[in-house]
Amino acid sequence: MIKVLVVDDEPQIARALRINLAAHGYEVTTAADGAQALRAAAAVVPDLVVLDLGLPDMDGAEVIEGLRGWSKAPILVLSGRAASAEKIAALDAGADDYVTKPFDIGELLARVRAATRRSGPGAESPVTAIGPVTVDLSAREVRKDGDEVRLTPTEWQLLEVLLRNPGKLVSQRELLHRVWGPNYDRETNYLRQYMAQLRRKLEADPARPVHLLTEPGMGYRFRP
Amino acid sequence: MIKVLVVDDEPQIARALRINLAAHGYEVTTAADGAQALRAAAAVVPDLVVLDLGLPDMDGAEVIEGLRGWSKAPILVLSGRAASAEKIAALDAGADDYVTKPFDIGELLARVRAATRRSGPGAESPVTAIGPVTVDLSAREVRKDGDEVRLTPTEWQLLEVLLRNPGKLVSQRELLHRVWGPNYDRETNYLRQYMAQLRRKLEADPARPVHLLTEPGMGYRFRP
DNA sequence: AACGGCCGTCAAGAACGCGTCAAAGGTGTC
DNA sequence: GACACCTTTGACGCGTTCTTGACGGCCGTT
Repeated sequence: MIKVLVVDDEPQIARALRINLAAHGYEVTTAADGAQALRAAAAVVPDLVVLDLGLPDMDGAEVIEGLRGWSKAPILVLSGRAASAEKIAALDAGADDYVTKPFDIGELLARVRAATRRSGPGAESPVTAIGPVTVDLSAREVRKDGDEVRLTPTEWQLLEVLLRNPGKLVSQRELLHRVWGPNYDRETNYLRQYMAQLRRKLEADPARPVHLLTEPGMGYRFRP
Repeated sequence: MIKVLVVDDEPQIARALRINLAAHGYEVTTAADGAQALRAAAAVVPDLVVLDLGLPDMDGAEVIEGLRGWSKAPILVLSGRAASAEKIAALDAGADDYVTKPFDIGELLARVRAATRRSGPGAESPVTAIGPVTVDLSAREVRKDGDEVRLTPTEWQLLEVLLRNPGKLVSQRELLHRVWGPNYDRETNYLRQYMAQLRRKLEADPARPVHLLTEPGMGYRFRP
C-alpha cells in the first residue's frame, strides 16, 4: 500500500484529502503543522507528501528542506498563492509539483498518480503457489521444482480462470465460455482434455489431483 | 548537457522555449508535429520532453504513449486547455506535469529543473547484459564481444520494450501497440521479422535463442 | 445385475503459428 | 539521379497445438 502524508492546517481540506486518497487505496497520515509533519514523516516514512504551504509554525521552504534532507519521496505542494515567484521558490527548494487552490480533486489525484508512478514501479508480481509449483500470472511463468514449465495458450487461459477464482467452483459452461467463446456449451471433452494436461504438468500425482479438482457434473475447482 | 525536446506547432512559442532553455544550458531540439516528435525522440534520446497538446497531426495522448513506449524521460505538457479532464487524461497517459498557457517562463524553467532533478541523479546506468552482449538503454549502445552493434530504430523500440520487462512475457498485441502503434494488432509477421533480426545481432546462436524467447501463440520474453 | 451418465485417457488428422528467405516500397544522403 | 538503408509484404516448410473421435472405468440409479 502506498503511504501518503498530508500536511495541512485547515481541517476541512485535510479531511477531504484524507477521504479521497483513502478511497483510492492510499494509506493516509495527516499533520497540521510543520513540526508535526517532520515528525510524522520520520515515523511513517511516506511514499509521497502533499504539503500545504502557509503553515502556522514554519515557512514552506523550511518544511521542504527538512524533508529533502533525508527523504526522496515526491512532494506535491498545495498553495493559495498563484504568484510565479512562490512556485519557483517551492520547486527549487525540492518540491516536485505545485498546485494552486482551489484545485480539482480529480486533477490532484492524477498528479499523485503521476508522481508515484515514477518512484513506484519496484513492485514484483504476485505468484500463486500450488504445492511444488509456482504460477506467476502477470509474467506468464510456471515453475515446478525450480525449472520452468511451458504451457500452451489454451492451457494458460483455462488455468487463469481457475486461479482467479480460488476455492470457488467454476461451472463447465463458464469455463468453456471464457476459454473457447460463447458458442461452446457442450464440448466438455475439451475440458477433460485440457484439465488432464494441466494436471500432468502441475500436479505432483496427476492421477490424484490435490489442487485441480473435478466436481462431477458441475465443473472444476482450484484449491490453493 | 541535458537534452530537451520541444514539441510545438506554433513557431513563436517553440522559438521562445528554445531560446530560454538554451540560455539556461540545455541542448534543445524542436519538432512541429507528433510524427516529427517521435522520430526526433528516437534520434536524440532526450532527457526531457516539453510537449504542446493540440498538434495538427496526432492526439496528445497518442504522442505521450508513443514516447512512453520506450522512454522514461519526463514529459512536461503545455496546453491552452485548463479543463481538469484534459489534465487528468494527459497525466494518466504518462505525462509528468501539466502547465496551462499562458505560462510564466520562469515557472516553466523551475518545473523543468524539478523534473530533471529527480531523473538526473538516478545515475544507475541501465546496462543489461545478454550473454556476450551488453545493452545500454540510455546511451543507445549495444556491444557484442567489445565492438559496437548497430540497431535500427524499430529494433531498438522492440528490444527496449522487452528489456524493460525482464522475465515477463510481453504479448504480441502489446509489442505491436508499443512499437508500431495502436492500429497494429495482427501483423505478427513484423514481430517474426524483427525478432529474427534481433536474435541475429544479439544471440550467440540465433537458431537457439537463450535470452529472446518465443512463447508460441502468446508473445515474446526476455530472459536475463 | 444391468444400464446410462460422466470422467480420464489415448490416438489420430487438421489447423495454426513460427522461423526463414526473398523481394518490393519508402526515405534520406551523397 | 543513383545509392544505401530500413521497413513492409508475400510465400513456404516444419513443428507444435488444437480439434475430434473412440474406448474403458467408476458411480449412482433402475
